Amino acid sequence: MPVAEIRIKQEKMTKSVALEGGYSQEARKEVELESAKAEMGEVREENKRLKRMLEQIEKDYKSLQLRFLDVLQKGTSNRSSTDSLPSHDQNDESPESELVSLSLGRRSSTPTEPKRDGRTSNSASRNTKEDDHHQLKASPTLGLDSKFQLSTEVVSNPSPENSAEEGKEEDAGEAWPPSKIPKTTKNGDEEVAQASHVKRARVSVRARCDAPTMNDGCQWRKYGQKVAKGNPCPRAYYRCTIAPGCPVRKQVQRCVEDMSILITTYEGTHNHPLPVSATAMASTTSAAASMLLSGSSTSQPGLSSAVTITTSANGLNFSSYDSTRTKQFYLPNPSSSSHFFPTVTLDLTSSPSSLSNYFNCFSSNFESGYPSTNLNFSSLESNNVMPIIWGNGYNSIGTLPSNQTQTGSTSLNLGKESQQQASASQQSLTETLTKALASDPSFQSVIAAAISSMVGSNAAKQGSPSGILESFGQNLVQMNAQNASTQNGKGCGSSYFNGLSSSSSQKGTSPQSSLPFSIFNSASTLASESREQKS
DNA sequence: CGATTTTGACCAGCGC
DNA sequence: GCGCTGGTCAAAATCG
Repeated sequence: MPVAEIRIKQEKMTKSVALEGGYSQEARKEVELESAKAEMGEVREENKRLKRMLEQIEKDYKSLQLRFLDVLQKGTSNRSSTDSLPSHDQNDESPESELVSLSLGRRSSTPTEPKRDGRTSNSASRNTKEDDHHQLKASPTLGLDSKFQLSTEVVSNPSPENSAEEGKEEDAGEAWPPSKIPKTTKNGDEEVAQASHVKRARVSVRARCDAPTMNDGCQWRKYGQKVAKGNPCPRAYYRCTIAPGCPVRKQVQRCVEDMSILITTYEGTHNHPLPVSATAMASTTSAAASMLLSGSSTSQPGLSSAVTITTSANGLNFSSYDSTRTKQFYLPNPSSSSHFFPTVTLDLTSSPSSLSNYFNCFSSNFESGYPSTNLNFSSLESNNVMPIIWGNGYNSIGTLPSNQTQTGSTSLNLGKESQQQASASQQSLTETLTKALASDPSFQSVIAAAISSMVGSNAAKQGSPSGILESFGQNLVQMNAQNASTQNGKGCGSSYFNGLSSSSSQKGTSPQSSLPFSIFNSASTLASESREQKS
């Protein structure tokens, strides 16, 4: 074969290869185009589905709201009968739950602290004096107190000791350790003793934090440290020093499974005005506790009713899940003495982007016989947008009828049928949201805005909150983490809450006023953002 | 010098 | 009754 022929053949071959390559590129583009069109179609369908879902949720919500109002009206007339319904919960707490579940950590009715009364040391005299002076005259005005006072006003309170002896309660609040509860019985007040065994909410906040403690705006003084069993990290004990007689205490401990996570457990009620920066945490914890307590009263033992609030870049997500999906986590108070205290966990640790960790960050203390409500404020750490914190949106929690058996979700305390519907729809919503979040984070803001605006608008229409979602909606606020500055240069997690202070200081005139945070602002913002994203 | 932290001792509850 | 554990006290040390 001549060389020229060979070269010609080679040129032809290269040309054909080039042509084939060109064809393949075009074909690839077409395929991509088609796939993109298909994806767009899917997305459109997804959007339609989401719209339909939102409409459905809205309808459900309205119907549930109506139903709740109906139940509420019935409940007010038949409160005694509804309270005595043995439909749920532990037997030993049903009568008193009304009393105690309305206060976060406040000693419901233990008038004194026998230990300190019994002690003749200077500490005893010091404490009693301080308590008498400060706590009797102090009128809880902020944070935890404000809300629970409202709650206690709403709910019938058969025990005069709880309502009338507020000062004593404050005094008793000094003695939050359960180990001292039985001492109360020595005083002969069995009712008090019973009430002291009733569930008393603790609010545990989990947050990634390198500093030794979270800065929540309050002033704390460390009064002890102990190495708890099961966790090599020592547990530190702090008490509030803003007011000398403030009974609020907190325990700080690192998570045994992740040392970067700081578990702060709050218990007690401030009996003094709080700094604005501290009202955020107080409101958050109280709201969480309210949700826990309201939810626990409608939960069956052994079933974890959990509400997850997840925030990320722009979004707020509600979801619920049952205990089968939760994973046991180390709790800061695993001792037997804490069996009487439901704990609500606010989880600020996990990232929604990593769903593998998503459900691992919840705790359940059902071994103690109490449900654990978990609030996930997880946010991407790189995000500047703050998690959402709600204020005192739980004023009406105590008014919720407690005669429902609820197994799946604490988010709506309504009738059985409605609950089932709500649970089903919410479960599907949860799954959809989860999928959407996992697949496309941009959905977060869209869904969150839609839900938030929906909840907020409904809450605006109705004067009275009718459920957790609405309660959330009333007081959710979005904050910017960058506005938050850590106080004292130490402590972390404060950014979560200090940011709120800026918001509150802008709007709030009085620290006592119910925190002026509203979802409406955030929701509208989110909605507008979502609209922009959609466009 | 006052406030705060550290740290060992103490107390009470619980289980065996 | 004893040991274990969680929670608190209070004197000493440290800090600002």
